[in-house]
Amino acid sequence: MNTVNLKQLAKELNVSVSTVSRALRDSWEISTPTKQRVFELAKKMNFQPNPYASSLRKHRSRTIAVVIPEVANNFFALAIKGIETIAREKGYHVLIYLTNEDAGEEMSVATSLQSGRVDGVILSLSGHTTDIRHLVELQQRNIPLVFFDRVCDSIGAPRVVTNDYESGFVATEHLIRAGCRRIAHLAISMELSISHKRMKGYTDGLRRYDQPFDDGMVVHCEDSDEENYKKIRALLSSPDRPDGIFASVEKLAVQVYHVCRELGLDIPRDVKVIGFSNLVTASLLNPALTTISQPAYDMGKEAATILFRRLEKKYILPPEDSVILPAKLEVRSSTI
Amino acid sequence: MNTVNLKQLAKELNVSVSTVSRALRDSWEISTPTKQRVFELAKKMNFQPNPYASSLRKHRSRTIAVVIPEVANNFFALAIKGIETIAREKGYHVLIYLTNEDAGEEMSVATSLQSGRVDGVILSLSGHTTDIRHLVELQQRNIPLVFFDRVCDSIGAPRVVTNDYESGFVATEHLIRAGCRRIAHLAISMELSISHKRMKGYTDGLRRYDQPFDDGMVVHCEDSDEENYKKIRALLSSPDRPDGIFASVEKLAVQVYHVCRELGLDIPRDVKVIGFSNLVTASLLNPALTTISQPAYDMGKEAATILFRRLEKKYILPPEDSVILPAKLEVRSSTI
DNA sequence: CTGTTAGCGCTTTCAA
DNA sequence: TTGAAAGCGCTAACAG
Repeated sequence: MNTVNLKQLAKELNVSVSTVSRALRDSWEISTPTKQRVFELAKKMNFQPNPYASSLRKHRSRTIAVVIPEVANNFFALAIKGIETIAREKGYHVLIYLTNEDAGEEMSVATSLQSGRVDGVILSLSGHTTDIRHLVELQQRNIPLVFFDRVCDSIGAPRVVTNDYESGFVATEHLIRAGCRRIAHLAISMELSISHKRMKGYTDGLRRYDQPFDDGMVVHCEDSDEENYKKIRALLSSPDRPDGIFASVEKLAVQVYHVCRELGLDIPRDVKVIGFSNLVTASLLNPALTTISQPAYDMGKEAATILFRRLEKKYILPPEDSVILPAKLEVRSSTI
Repeated sequence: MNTVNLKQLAKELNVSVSTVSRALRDSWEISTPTKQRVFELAKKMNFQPNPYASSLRKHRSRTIAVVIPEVANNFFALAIKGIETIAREKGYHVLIYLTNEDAGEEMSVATSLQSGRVDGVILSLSGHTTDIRHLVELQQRNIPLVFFDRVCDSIGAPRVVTNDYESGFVATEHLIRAGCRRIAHLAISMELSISHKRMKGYTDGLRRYDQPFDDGMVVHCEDSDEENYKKIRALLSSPDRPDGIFASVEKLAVQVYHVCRELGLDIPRDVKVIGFSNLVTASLLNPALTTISQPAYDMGKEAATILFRRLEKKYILPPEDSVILPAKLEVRSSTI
């Protein structure tokens, strides 16, 4: 354990502990020569202040928590990268917690975070969160919360999102214009607002172009990749299979790709596909797969920036405000 | 900030602070009825002990640091997931630091970690680390270090690695048996031991099958994706282009795939490819791309397990020991 | 400009 | 079985 502390530096220099403390924080109350001496010795002894003592005293840990459903997913991985970048810039540390799409785990993480371990939290909801009391509690304990992507509209906290409704609309429009007449929508947990919005964009898109809405064309997917695969396979094996597919998240877009391969369906000749995704994954897929790319990295940066502004009390964004970073429609083939 | 503390509980219950503290830790010194009362009130008031006070007092933070070159990379993302899973099980918290393949950033992270902020560190070296004094310092300050994947052999710390040499050999063998006679090797930073080992597997594989070693067939790649792309493109555009490619990391395997697409080369007809990768990414790629899959998730779990054993002083694995989790050769096409 | 002092909230002797 | 008291290392009044 680290054993160099202020007391030792002070003794060595024949000054008081507080003088050393102040000097190291470059306080204006300390004379330049004293500062010099302190800095030198501190460097020589490789002094690293004990962050926990400081946190205890100041009630600030310069640490934030990032709570996400999963990390083996390019979207969230890039978001973390954005968050970490800003955190480093601002001198903050980042704790990471994975909820594995489990509302219970999310709740226990949030509860433990009430301890004051972190100054703020950046969170993307699990697909099964219905009860948000644990998040309200956090806010009540004065721990600022910022949502990104999978946000919660019924709680006063800043949100960083994509233009989900518009993207859903555009995706649907795109398929219709490409000639599709039976467009399927692959949805995830309807507990999530992003699902609702993307779905609304889909139904409104159909209506706008006078396309009939067919219940059978909406597939509600779950957590199990195997189950989802089966559902998508069934959809595409059916005699009246869709000629267009709108996958509302990356994972499902990838599965569509696999199912088509298995069934020998050509994208986009047999079925046109458009899915939420991001550049990294999209670039690995069949380039005929048109995608809606979310700016994951920038969303992470934005969420962190908003949080740190609150923490540094620069100014407080009204909690009702949300920042919308638009997703981009990326067309990779002239046939769709 | 959290304002429920031991003192308040104590006052409310008319017992001393130490009694409450002991009761909450379920000490045998406290009577059952007292414990009962304490537990009840603690739950009712939603008491969360201040972790920093505890850390300060106990010189243990129940926090570890994970230091990796990047996260937007399935290998590292899965490793984090493994680490986080074990950490949660053991009641530890996980701080994440990204070095962005920069030796300087790695050093500054390691230096700041000397503060005692964490009880231990799990690290995968940046591609440019040559000076490891900052890591030695950590060890000297009694902060256990565990390497994974990109390890350092010249420092006494446990290592969790893939069977890099054997995999390199097998990959090369595989290509030769598939009929390749001009096999290229795409290497990353030779500062890394994984690079050496995979390369050695390659050269030994060639030798074993009496294939000539050709300098021009070894491409040393760097950090810049653009530069790497150009190099690979040049390699594959040349009149005496290789008929087989061994990509030593996932990123490069993906690039090969893109270059082939651009140049209209068919995998595996025109050029056979084998690359280090993992299941998630591999499944997105051309299924003709045979891969060497590293068990990223298990490597993360293993690294965490080793670290926690040291922290809990269960027993100390001799620092020279390394755990080898073999990569699997995944053949996805009968033609290679 | 510098020193003294009183904690932050918790754990842990030591004493009862 | 419980309580009193010291102290982890740092910061911030307050006093000089």
